[in-house]
Amino acid sequence: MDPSYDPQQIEAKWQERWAREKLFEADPDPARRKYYVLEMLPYPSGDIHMGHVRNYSIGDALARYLRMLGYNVLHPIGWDAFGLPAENAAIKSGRHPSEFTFSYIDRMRGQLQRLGFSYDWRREVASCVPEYYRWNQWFFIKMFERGLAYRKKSRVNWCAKCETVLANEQVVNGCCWRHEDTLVEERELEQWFLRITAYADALLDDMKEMVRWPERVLAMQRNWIGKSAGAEVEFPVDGLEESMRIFTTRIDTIFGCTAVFLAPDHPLMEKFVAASPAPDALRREAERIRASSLQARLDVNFRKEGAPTGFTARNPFNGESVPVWIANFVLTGYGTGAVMAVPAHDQRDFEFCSAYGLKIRTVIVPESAVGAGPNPPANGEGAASSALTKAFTEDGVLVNSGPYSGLGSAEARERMTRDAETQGFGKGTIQYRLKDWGVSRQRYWGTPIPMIYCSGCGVVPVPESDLPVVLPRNVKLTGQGRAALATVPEFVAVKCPKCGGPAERETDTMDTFVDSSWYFYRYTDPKIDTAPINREAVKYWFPVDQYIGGIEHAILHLIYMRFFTKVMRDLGLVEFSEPVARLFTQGMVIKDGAKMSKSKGNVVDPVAMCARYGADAVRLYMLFAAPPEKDLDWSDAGIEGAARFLNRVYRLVARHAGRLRGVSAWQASGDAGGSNGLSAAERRLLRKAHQTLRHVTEDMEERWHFNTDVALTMELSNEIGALEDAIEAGSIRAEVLKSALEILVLTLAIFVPHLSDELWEGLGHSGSTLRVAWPKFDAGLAAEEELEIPVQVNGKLRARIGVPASAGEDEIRLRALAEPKVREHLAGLHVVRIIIVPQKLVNIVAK
RNA sequence: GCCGAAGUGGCGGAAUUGGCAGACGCGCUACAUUCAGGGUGUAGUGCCCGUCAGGGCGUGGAGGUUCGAGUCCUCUCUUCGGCACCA
Repeated sequence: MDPSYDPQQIEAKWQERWAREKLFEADPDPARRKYYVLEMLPYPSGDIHMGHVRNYSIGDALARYLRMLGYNVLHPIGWDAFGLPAENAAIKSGRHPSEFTFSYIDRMRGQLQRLGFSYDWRREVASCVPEYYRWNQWFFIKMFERGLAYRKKSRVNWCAKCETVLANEQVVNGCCWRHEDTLVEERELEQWFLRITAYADALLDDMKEMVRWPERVLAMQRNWIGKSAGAEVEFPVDGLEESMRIFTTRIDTIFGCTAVFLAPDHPLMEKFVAASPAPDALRREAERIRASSLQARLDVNFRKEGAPTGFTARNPFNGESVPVWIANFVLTGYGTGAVMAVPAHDQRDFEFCSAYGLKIRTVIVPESAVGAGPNPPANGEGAASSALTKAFTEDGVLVNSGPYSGLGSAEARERMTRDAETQGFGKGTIQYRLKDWGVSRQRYWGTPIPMIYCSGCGVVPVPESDLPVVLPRNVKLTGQGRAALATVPEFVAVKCPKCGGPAERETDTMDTFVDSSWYFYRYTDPKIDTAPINREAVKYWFPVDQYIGGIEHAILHLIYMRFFTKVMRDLGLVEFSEPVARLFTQGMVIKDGAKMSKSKGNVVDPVAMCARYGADAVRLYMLFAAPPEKDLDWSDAGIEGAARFLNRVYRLVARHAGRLRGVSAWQASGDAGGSNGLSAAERRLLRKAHQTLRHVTEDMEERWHFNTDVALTMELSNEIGALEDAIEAGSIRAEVLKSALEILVLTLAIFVPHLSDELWEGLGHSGSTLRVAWPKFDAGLAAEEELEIPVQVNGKLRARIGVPASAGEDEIRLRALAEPKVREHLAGLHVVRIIIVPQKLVNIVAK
């Protein structure tokens, strides 16, 4: 072996051999256990960044470990290749987005290969080719046929920088997810929606199956879906042939309702304006409050504002007429856009009613208050209300509530909902925060929505046989005005598939999150052209056993992909409801306290790091610097340390390799434990080796604390180094040394594959470590033979005694009590109790 | 406000079921290597007192359970993430 470590040369050599031997290719084999390791596919932005490297280093360690364990491992990668950055670059430069995209893909593929990730490159998928996106169109049409894709005019989120519509999931703090400084505007547009709300309950219920997903992701999704059970109640408007439905989760408080609040753009407002004695004033008020409510969404210290409509509505439970107000905190899009105001028991209502001098009536008291002290005034108003400083929002016991007084909140909700249903003025309902997924984008670089508008036949889907609707190439991209595709007459003009008459194509494209909602199915047979997926291949490889990616997709991609799988199940394409058995979300790579980004100028280029330290060092550092789920703070000194360690390992093996090439590694002989004939130094060496192996093996199964795995390999390497004298002196035989070195190399193989393969070869083997079975640790060899047991007196450490691991309690007790330090601290006391934890510690309790 | 995660040396972090707090690495200090620098090697490195021996303190804070608590319980503070006048 070369005496010095040259990562560039070694890595190039092994990458070439891995490719030549097709080492990472996997095909279905019913005779073998399969494992599908999936990492989130990158957007081809030009260069991979450290976040990718971290993500893929984790996945690669797992994929390599499982292959060595004998699994048939599917480990693919692809490109989320449609999207705005390429289109924007194209607008600036006048070149076509595909030029950027494909050249970036080539470049980034080379970078991933430079890092030596073990992907099956035959399965590479790019979402921007017609062979892929035609199936987006196919899914869209299938959904349209089932009423899951529909078109409606609605107020949508519009980003002026993106010049397109955003899904609710893409709005962050009122701003665009890509432009954190750009407020999202509202626009009224005809848009295509996917009916994800039809699966709201399934998305919640099926979480029961997702026991190996991180709780925080499930919590975020639960939050996002926002299911709440309540009731709708009809309030007739006095003097008009109209009524309004309110939604409440607290029907038990309805006797405390002293007003009704309407969203400023509630449909009923037009009727009110028409019937109002002062229509113009009312319209102006509504408009003013609507404007303030839009502002308010972005303002933390937003003030509640409203105005009376001049109308009253009747509470069907007690027949009482209460004023109807417009209020700026009531949302049109949630519930019915109207709420009953119960100021005594809802903090928002309390603030509003206090500000405008509306009545406040207590109808719920804490259980503890029942019978204790005077009851609230019969009508609950006056004194009680003026004493209130905030709403009592908890459950309790009903008072001032007619026939329901005395009931507990929970029971009252049930009874009152039932009574409302029987009497026909209300019903129990469930509301979701989740909205249907708006997928229309007024942009060019995406999947054309396969729909045709015919003046005679209406909206007609493109026939399946005409798919794909190919994205035309000759488009002048300006980023201005309406959808770019609308400027291509030969694209727009089409014959109606139904009547043959002149018709027009839809010119919007799909949200790119559609592309990534099912790409991981496509990997199982990326070339199939008769269907989106190959059912047989999917049956073999699915579910994804392990998905790894960033937490930032918790409620975007990770909810869409679940939705798509359920649709695919209902289309008969797959037989399961959840695609991913286990999810792992890795932390971000940050530097100087901030996420790496070009604008902050704190980006560390992985390719430059590979050139300087080698891919193995970069990957090792990514795994060693922090546990994988936590954020990792990049440190230049840290990667130096990783590189130094690899150097030490290289020199360690190289120093002995020549002598060990022809030697076969020491094997435990038949007897249990098999340590017969080993010297003390040999036992010590093998113990450390097998302890390391045990730790890494157990850790890879569940815990994934790669940082501690790497630490153990460092300890093993240090231990071998420390035994150099014993090796020189011959008290460690070559066979035993070889065994320890092999364990070191094979353990490292899942983290630093190039170096490990080189060292493996140096030790006299041919071929990659990936073809070697993961070694089994020997529990007997790993067991300590002599233990150093701490002895405490009254919980304070006073001495340590060295005893054989096999020592019994009696022996340990005698040894502990004989210890001079212990006797010193026991002087003048009498021993009350001695606690002996075998193999662990002794605690002497004395007074 | 609701939900979730997390607080341990100068730094990243270890401590899997309650049992030696600080593994491993970085940084730092000293020494060595005929040593320009870098590299490499050896030793040391939680804090305080002490020349040593040794002693005391110590896992955000306050209580508690226990022979024994970073770990369990109660309260509390702080930080980060998600949702948010969602009725």
